[in-house]
Amino acid sequence: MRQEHGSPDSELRYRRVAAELREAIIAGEYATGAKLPPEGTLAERYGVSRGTIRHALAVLRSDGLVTSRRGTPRTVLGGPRAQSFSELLSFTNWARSIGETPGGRLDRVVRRPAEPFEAGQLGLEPGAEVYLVLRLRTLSGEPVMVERSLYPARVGALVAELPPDVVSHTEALVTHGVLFTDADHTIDLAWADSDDARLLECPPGQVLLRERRRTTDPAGVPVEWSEDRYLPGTIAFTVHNSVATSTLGRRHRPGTATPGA
Amino acid sequence: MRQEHGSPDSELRYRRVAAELREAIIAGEYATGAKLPPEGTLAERYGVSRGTIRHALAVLRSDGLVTSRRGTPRTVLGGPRAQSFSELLSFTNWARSIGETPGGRLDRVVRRPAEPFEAGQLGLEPGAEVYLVLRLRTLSGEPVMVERSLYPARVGALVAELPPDVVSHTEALVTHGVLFTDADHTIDLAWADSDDARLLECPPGQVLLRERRRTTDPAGVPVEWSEDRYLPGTIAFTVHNSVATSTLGRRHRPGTATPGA
DNA sequence: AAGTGGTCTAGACCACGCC
DNA sequence: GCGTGGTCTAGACCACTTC
Repeated sequence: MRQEHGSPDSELRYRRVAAELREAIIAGEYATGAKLPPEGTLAERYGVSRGTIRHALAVLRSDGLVTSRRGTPRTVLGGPRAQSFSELLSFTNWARSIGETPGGRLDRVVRRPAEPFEAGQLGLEPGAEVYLVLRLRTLSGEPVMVERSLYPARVGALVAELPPDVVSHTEALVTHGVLFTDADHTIDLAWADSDDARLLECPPGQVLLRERRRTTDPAGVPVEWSEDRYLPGTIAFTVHNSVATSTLGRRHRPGTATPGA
Repeated sequence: MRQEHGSPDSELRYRRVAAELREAIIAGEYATGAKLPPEGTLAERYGVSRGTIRHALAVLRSDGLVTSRRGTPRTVLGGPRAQSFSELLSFTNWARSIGETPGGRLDRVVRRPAEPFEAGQLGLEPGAEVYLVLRLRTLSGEPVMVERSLYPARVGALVAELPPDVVSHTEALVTHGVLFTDADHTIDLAWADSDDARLLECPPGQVLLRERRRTTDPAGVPVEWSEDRYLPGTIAFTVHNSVATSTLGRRHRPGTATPGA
């Protein structure tokens, strides 16, 4: 059998299968806890190879929709169907979702050549022009996080033209056709430099919770690299994973930072 | 050519390849920003098929170690040791996967009634018996993390009977039929108490990176609740996520009804 | 023993980036 | 045009769970 790659609208088979299965699950065709048909049956039903079915099911599994364990049929998982992704990407949306009022104060925008590390993260050549945007983010007026976002010139030019009082840069970029679809996050510690100390109103050297994030569009082209530094006690990161899937979220911790148990 | 599935220790090819590539990157064989050899070349070099190479590279990609974009060679994204949530990894497996030698020193095992909070996390009634296991974890002999694991009696009894020199409690439990399939993680900061300070050989009050984790079996029954505290600079956590393919993948032109089917 | 998902192969064509 | 990674196929065997 020959595959038909040149489909009219170049629809990908595994995506099509994944979408149909997802709709079937959401439509209730497969209830929570129900068993999915075996891969072989699905392959026959959709007229594709088992490999393609597995690719599609990997997508669903990574969305947390179905289980997968050797020896047993896949089962449908209940739970939140919502996109935790937009919340995770945008500080603004996350803040709103927990009932807080997000704010931001633009500190400065710098247009300069990329350093080697930055160029690597953004997939540019060293020395290519990038925009660095430094902002203080607040919850109900209280300083919470310093955000250093680095954009390639193409995207940065859009950001630089935003009015200074725009709260959500991410939302603004989306309306300009910049898509955020994939992100890699790294979480560890950092110590406040002079910018952090000034904006967060804390002593220099104060320990901070750091999240570095590399975001790409659907084609895998980097659109943003950001380093966010949170005051301790203001936030915790949460991750859920089942076998091979993970969903990142944030959790706000109102009040004071209670030292360890 | 025939694959040899029944390898002596049932080592998985794609994991082996992923581990070797990761070591090569960490060893500096491939510097940050360097291009990886094409998949075909790697397949030949490691004596496996291209599919297996792709499987291995998918692991590295989800660990945030390498890029992947059609048309261009994969490049190395430098960075510190990171613990990925792409797979539900125990400390032991993670250490091995980055080419380090994991170690552990059992400090004490306490059998006592669960406090209210603990009972809630483990789905038990307050006062139910639990086992607290306190261990120092090391990488190549260096103190890295203090692990406080809480088990319900059923599981804890198994742990308590393990020889003190067992490195991976998780693996040991799996062989006893205890399955770990789902986990919720919370990451924030904590400060070293006297136990932490003694085991990690750091001053009390030292800031630590804290991961709290609740793990359940396939049926959703809690099997472990753990609080791990890492010395700063020894670890970073990584998460990858992406937009659900159907949510934003297809755009509707204005004026059309919501796509039902 | 039967059936399931997990791994692996050896081919092929396609879309994309770069020269 | 050429090389890259992305997709796809049609087989195969293996490990695990369940009956």
